[in-house]
Amino acid sequence: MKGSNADVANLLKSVATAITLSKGNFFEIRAYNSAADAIEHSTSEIKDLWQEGKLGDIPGVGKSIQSYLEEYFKTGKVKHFDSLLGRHPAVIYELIKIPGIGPATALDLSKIGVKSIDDLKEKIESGKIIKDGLSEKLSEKIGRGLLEINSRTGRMLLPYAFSQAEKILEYLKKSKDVIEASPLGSLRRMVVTIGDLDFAVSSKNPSAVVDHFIKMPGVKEIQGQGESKASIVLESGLHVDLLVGEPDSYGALLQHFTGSKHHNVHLRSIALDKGLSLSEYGLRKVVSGKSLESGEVIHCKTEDNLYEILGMQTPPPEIREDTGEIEAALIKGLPGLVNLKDIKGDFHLHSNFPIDSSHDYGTGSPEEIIKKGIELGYKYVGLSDHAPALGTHTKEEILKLIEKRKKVIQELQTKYKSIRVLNGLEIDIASDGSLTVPEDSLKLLDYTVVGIHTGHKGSKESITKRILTALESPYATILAHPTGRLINERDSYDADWEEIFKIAAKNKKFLEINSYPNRLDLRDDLIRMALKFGVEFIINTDSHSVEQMVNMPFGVSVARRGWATKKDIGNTWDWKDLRKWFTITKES
DNA sequence: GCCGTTTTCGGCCCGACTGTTTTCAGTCG
Repeated sequence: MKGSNADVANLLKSVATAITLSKGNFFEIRAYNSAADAIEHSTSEIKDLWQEGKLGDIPGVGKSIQSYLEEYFKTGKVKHFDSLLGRHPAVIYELIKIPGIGPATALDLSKIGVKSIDDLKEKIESGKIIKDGLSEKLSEKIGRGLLEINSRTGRMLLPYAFSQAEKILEYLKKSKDVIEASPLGSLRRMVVTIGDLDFAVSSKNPSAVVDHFIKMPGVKEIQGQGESKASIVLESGLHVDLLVGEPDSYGALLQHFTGSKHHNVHLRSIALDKGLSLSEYGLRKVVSGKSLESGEVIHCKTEDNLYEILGMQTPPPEIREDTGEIEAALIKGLPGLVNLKDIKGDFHLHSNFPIDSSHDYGTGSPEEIIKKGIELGYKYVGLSDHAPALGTHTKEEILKLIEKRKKVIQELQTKYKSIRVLNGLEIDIASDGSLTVPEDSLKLLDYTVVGIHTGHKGSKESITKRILTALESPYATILAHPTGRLINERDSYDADWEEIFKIAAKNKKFLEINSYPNRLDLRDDLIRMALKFGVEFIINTDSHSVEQMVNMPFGVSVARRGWATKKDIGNTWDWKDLRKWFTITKES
């Protein structure tokens, strides 16, 4: 899709390829590839960042690439890029999308007459490509690459990746040669979507572990296999990488494979400044710019060892994106991020209480939700069913429904004294910014979760005004899923976030960090920006079944990626502090 | 092209695996 992260990353990779083939500056090529990589793996849509004027926040995207991307988003093309790309056959930029094919191989293929990916496929299947001069082995390798792009599923949601990783971890640990095993990469950094699954293992016998790994049930293809690493593709299309190292240097291995790439590159330059060369084996002393092959290696058993030798704190994996964490760690100024165990409750929970047939109900009863809250160790839970719509009910009917529901909740509160049960509703923000529940009904509630559920494509001005108006209501408590994005489905709204954050902080309105797997909204980069305005958050699960209440860790990880600390998150507070923000609540 | 409390000029991360041109270039993470 034009303008998507994948599309922009492809464009920049093509430019890097064009410069490579024109024998351009090596570092310029690297800069384009590096920017492409950061964009491909960004947690937010690049188009959103452009609209919000935040392109420069992406590591590796400097002034030049920013202005080219401006041009790309405004006009759909970049003149400078077109002239670079035009120097080589267009098919090259298609071919480099195939794993295993880089600029050099793509150029070779174009020279022997390959016209398109389909053409390549046909020539490989018929064996014609070998007659044209390609080696048999390379032909096979490219054939495997072609199979891979067909089965490639795109990036998966974090919780799904988690469940898959668990199964693989279980299998890995069956080998007696596996001492420790950890899922790493973007999974450990808790990125909202995951491309591949990465695992590190410590072992005294790496090749035995590699052997065990490639024999995992459901392996469709072995893409690479060496002494200490291997890559496989499962029947499901899932791509899994393994890296094995000695127990003595497991810390260095964890660090290396956790990334991100930009964090690692920056870290290695910090190491070099200290006369040390950093790799997955540990740190090595460097003499006059050249590393000593047989020189002394400082093994790092843990990540803490490694970062300590570099004179810094260990940044939590979630913030290793080279967006300032290294600088902060060097001056021992990392924030103490919020933890799952700090969470004392959940305020966005849908029950099966029959209140409005125009929305989907939750599947659990209010009582089951309360019991689950107690099981999770919560001090408070808020029930927030969708409000009855004014169109389908009269004002009087709505009032009756809400009175009836209030009574049910009060009875349950009497029954379950160990947890505070709050009576809330999730309410639509109408197109004029008003809340779609009449005032006499609102007065019966303890709090509200207000959000936009229709008209996502409104203009920046109209969406901003709509949200700002809602934030002025004395009955609004929490702004639900603030950007409205659905990962892989729908982009964020275009809105003036600075203005929204300013007013949310001023009016003491919580912004939600929604833990629902395809929402994870507010996004991490906007959380970090909102914190500068003094905004406070509530992390909710938006559960539509009791089982979904365990999704809280994903919201917490988004908060951590946004550098939020415990005090920034309302539902880590004691009720006596929190209730001051629940302005509708009259009782103590 | 990116980046900066040792630099706005002058540096720029590290290693494994693959295939082949048996000492190295290409590709990848």
